[in-house]
Amino acid sequence: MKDQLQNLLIKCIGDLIDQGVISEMPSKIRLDHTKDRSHGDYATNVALMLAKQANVNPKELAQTIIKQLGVAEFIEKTEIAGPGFINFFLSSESSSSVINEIIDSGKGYGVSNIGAGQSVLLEYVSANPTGPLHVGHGRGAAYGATVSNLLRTVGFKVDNEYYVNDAGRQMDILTVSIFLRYLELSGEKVRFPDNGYQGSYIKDIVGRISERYGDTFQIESTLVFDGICKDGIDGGDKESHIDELIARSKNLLGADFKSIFEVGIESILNGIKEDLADFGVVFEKWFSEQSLIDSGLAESSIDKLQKSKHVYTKDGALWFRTTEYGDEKDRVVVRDNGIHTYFASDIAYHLEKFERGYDKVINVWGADHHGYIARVKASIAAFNHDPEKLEIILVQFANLYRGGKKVQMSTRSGSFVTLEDLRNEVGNDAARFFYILRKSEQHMDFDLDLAKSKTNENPVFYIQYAYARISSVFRQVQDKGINFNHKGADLSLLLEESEKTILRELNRYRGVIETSALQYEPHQLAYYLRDLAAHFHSYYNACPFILEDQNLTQARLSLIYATKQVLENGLHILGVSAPDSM
RNA sequence: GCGCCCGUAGCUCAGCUGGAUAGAGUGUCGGCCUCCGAAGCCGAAUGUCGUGCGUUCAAAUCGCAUCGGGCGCACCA
Repeated sequence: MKDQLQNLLIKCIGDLIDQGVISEMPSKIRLDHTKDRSHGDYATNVALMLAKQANVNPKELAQTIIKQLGVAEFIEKTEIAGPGFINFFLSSESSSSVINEIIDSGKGYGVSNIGAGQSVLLEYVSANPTGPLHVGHGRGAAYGATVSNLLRTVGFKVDNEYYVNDAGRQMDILTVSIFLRYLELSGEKVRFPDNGYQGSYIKDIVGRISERYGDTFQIESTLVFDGICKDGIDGGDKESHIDELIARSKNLLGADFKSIFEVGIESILNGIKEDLADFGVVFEKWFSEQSLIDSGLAESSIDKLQKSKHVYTKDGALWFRTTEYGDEKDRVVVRDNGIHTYFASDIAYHLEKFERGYDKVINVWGADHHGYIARVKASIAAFNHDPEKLEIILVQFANLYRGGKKVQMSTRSGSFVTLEDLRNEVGNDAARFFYILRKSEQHMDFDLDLAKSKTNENPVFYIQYAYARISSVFRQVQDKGINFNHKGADLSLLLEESEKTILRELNRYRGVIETSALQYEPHQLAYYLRDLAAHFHSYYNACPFILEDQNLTQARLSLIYATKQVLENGLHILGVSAPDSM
């Protein structure tokens, strides 16, 4: 409907240009759903925009435009309002026709082909596999999964990808942490390093190792600790301490070091996968950082940079001239000790991503990574790819509050609330919904006490309740033996204010899906559903649906059936269930 | 010091590709179940849209400045 009106408007302005009333097409014609129903269904500001170049006052121009527009069967009337807006009132027939469209399309209502099958690589979460996901990761997971659903709904082909940082020093630290706990649990005296991973999940991993390998790795702990420099708390340097422990452990364990590591990473990764799957977040691809090194891609991409003279040596390290592409300083790719930096892997990873030939590459990152954008884009540009094609969405942190106090989270110290805990406390639906309710740039305060103790206040229940209520009405319909069929319904009987309001909302749905998807803003959909539910609840209290008057009954049932369908489709995109009863 | 994000009702936040009287939830106060689910509805009160200047017919929305909060500025990942 909006498209028709928009086309009509564009044609009209074209005509006026031909007539010399105005000189050029405005860059953007705005035709919006009105906020206030007294302003009609749609409003445009073209007259205001063009008044200057036409050199007449806006209201006069609006008059001219309306005259030129002529009559269309779907418009009941037009009005000039305020400083020169043109308001369009749709005929009741055209606005209620959405009911049949919705019911006939069912679960497919809202699906479109705006994306035209373009392929999208969407990377998100990508939390380091050093422990279970915590509530901070949950936000990225819920956000990414919902954006993915939205993009698919509007016709993009989306691959969800998780980048697994399974290489580098942190993996060594993880392995040593497991090893030391293993020794400890087999009775050895261990002074656990400050910098080790202290979470209880490490002990679970030790359990698996014992199952698989028994006590084959057991050695006297003095062999591990003798001669190692002091830890941080003991007045030494915690970084050197753990590095020496890593070197010693590798030495003592030989190939067994890798065995321990493999059990650890597998266990953690499986945990993460299950956790996400339970949360309704499914990744098609798990991309391993180690695979970049094993395949030689990390090495070869640096070679390429060397050939194209984008790198140079300084202070024994290899530097990438990212400043050539607008970064504030050059970045080290290979350290003076010959070890690749994390950035080196990322260069290879993004090169690899681009070479897979996606139309769009999107990264969802935590806000703490924003300083990283320039260098990654630089690396893309250095390989002669278009850095603009990489879209980076920064998701701000979720701060946790408990008892009115901010909860400090650290994987290392083990002092965090896991995503699993949260899901168990508040349920998947509430968690999914709550996470995307704030736009990604907004810092989020996640009040655990509120989420746990007052779950009924969560807006997700309000929406689900609307859905359940409608389901309940249709159970009644069935019990009473009423034969509901929207096809025969006389929708012109829907004359109540609350009915017109719901019709307006239903007409908005497709537009909401479109903007939510294209702007990567799931919260817009969440707010829409909240509004739709509110209008339904209001209607529910104002009007009975099952009445003596069969025609009115059919019309009203059609309206709420369509509402139910839109609620269902919208909730589905958000990854939230739509229960028939609660 | 530099960069990014945020500053809107008591609290948590929408609105921000400029548009018509600034909106929700929650909290406070007062009503509504012999009637399709009261996890609901109806009504009331509440605002220097951080501040200042500018652009514009029109600014919460755009620009500049400034104040406040968060985060980032590694040969860590």
